[in-house]
Amino acid sequence: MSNRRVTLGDVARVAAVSAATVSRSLRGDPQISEPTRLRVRQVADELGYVPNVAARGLVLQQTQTLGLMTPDVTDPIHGQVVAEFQRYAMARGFSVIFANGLRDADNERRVLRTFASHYVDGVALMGSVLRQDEVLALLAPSKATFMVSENLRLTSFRLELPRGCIRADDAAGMHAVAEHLVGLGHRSVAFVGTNACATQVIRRDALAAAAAERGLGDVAVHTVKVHEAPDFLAVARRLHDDRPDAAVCYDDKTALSLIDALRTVGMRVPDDVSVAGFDDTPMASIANPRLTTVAQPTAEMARRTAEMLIASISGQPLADSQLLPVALQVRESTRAR
Amino acid sequence: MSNRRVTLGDVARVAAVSAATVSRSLRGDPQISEPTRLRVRQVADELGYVPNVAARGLVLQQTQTLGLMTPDVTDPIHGQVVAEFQRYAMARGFSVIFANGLRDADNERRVLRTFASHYVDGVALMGSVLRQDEVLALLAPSKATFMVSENLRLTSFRLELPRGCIRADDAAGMHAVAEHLVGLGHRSVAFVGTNACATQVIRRDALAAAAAERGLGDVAVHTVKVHEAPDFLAVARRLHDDRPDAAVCYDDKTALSLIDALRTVGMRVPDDVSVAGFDDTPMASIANPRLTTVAQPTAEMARRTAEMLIASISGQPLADSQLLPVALQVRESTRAR
DNA sequence: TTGTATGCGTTATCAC
DNA sequence: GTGATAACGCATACAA
Repeated sequence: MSNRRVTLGDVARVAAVSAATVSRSLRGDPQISEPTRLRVRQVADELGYVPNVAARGLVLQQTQTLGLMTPDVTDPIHGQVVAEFQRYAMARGFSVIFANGLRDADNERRVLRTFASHYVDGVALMGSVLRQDEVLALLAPSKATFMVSENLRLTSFRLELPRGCIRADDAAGMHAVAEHLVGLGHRSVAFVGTNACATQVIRRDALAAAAAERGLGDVAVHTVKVHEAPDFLAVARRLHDDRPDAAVCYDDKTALSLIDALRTVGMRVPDDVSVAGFDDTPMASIANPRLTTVAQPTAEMARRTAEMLIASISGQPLADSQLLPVALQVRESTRAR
Repeated sequence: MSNRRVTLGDVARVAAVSAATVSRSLRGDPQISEPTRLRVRQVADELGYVPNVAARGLVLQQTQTLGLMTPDVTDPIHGQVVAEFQRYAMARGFSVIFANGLRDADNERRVLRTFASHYVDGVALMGSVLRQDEVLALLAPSKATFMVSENLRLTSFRLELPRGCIRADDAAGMHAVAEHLVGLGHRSVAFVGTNACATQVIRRDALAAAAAERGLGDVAVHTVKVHEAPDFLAVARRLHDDRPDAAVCYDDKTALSLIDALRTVGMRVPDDVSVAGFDDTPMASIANPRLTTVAQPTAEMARRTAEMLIASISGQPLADSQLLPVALQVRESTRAR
């Protein structure tokens, strides 16, 4: 067994044709006669020839590779994003270089620099703590199309041109939650969030607005610095004192953690307090109590992001920004007062 | 703003030196005089030069890129693997091309072919449904080192040489569970699993062996085909009839789903039946009831995998296979009979 | 200390 | 139909 890579040239030599012919044959160029095409394919298979996409990318000036940065794949919601994005990309012939952003500016910069140095055709940022112009500067050299989700300034760029963007209708979701709670006879509501990402702010403000609109009064905001037990216990204790009718959480993970903390503090959900989440993670429907939450079309968003990104790379005009619909899932964690 | 990529040559022209000098300056070659080095760096920065790793890989014959395939990132346990693997890889200067295997042979083949065509320096397979020799054949052309986790034949290869491998001590975990249940006075135990992956088989058999050893009698095996509610309800009903003292599940996800199904069937955990999981997912400790499970050093495994892979790529001798210790976490879902 | 020439694996242009 | 040949962007052996 040879210890060197088998290249186009090797196939050419064995098949007794030129490298150009091999290249054409393998890519199904119609100008190649059937016999040679067959023979070349045969030889290529026998030799175990695998085209080197890097070399190809070099001449074609496109890598058929996408960069994907997510805050943290550990989170199921981001896992779904990565899964669907990758699936769609692969179906379209694109590989994806993945990296966690970790909501750390320096780390995110490193990631973007990596994407740039790979000269990926496009990059999708599902959340970033970087300022838009910095992202732009970091990615500009690679001429990559890119899309941003979650950021406050929701835009997509290609060679510095603003474009469309995909987002879930967080505001509508929070309004639905508020309406649901009012229908349940709730009078006071608290918001519990974790980190201070853009989505966090959007949801919190949307809830506050919706609450005000429906006469729920001010929304007490409780923040847990890191997603850890002690923090949630502290919040649970405060809720124990404040006794709001409901605690609306930034996401399901937060809600589930809070419910656990409430349990150790002796508050029962939904008996003593209603709790609502956001995202409709798989866990939401099998938690105890099953969680009332807002279903987000996560996979759909990831798919559309990849779709728009690839379309844009192909030079097609980018569709307008899209605000995908969400749906309130009423389950056991909220109950009438 | 120019519309072309800025290359080594561009920097060279502007800095009035040769491309070779630029190359050397940027990589800190000691043979370059300080003045030129500085000037070159300066120009490179001004021009926004970003080295093209693909081109570099072409000449260096190594891409500084790793391929990572996981069954499904959507699963938190795999999400942790991806996160830690990527983190470690990036810290070592490696990019990672990620793809889901989805436990689908055709899909996994496509993934491996993709890795091969990128001529990644190494690939890590955290679970695969492919036969070892097929993986080998698919990857051979790229000469990539690779490691497999989870498979029954647990080995790592480089140019067809068997090497070390990282795994958690699943058997020890199941033995600990069995012992715990016996200590609780349990007499009968069932196993609930989902798909038929290798780990599944390992854990099931280990439980059966441990049970036999400790006089727990035969282990009834219940299988849910897909991870969906109806399947779990069916299993829950059977458990309702069989009334085993405990149901030991393949993993936490399965355990949590089962507990939910048991609840709708009217069986209480741990009052009517004990339930144990495996993995110690974040959800395990905040579920209601909190789940007794086996903690696996997931991140540690991912890190070591990346570590060994990279070491092996660097030509270093590979460490022996490692069986990482697990730890039983006793919580609320198991109770004495 | 720096420049020149060559090659990495592939595709595209232009001959034949 | 097929074959040379010149890029693509970079790094190194060898000169200077």
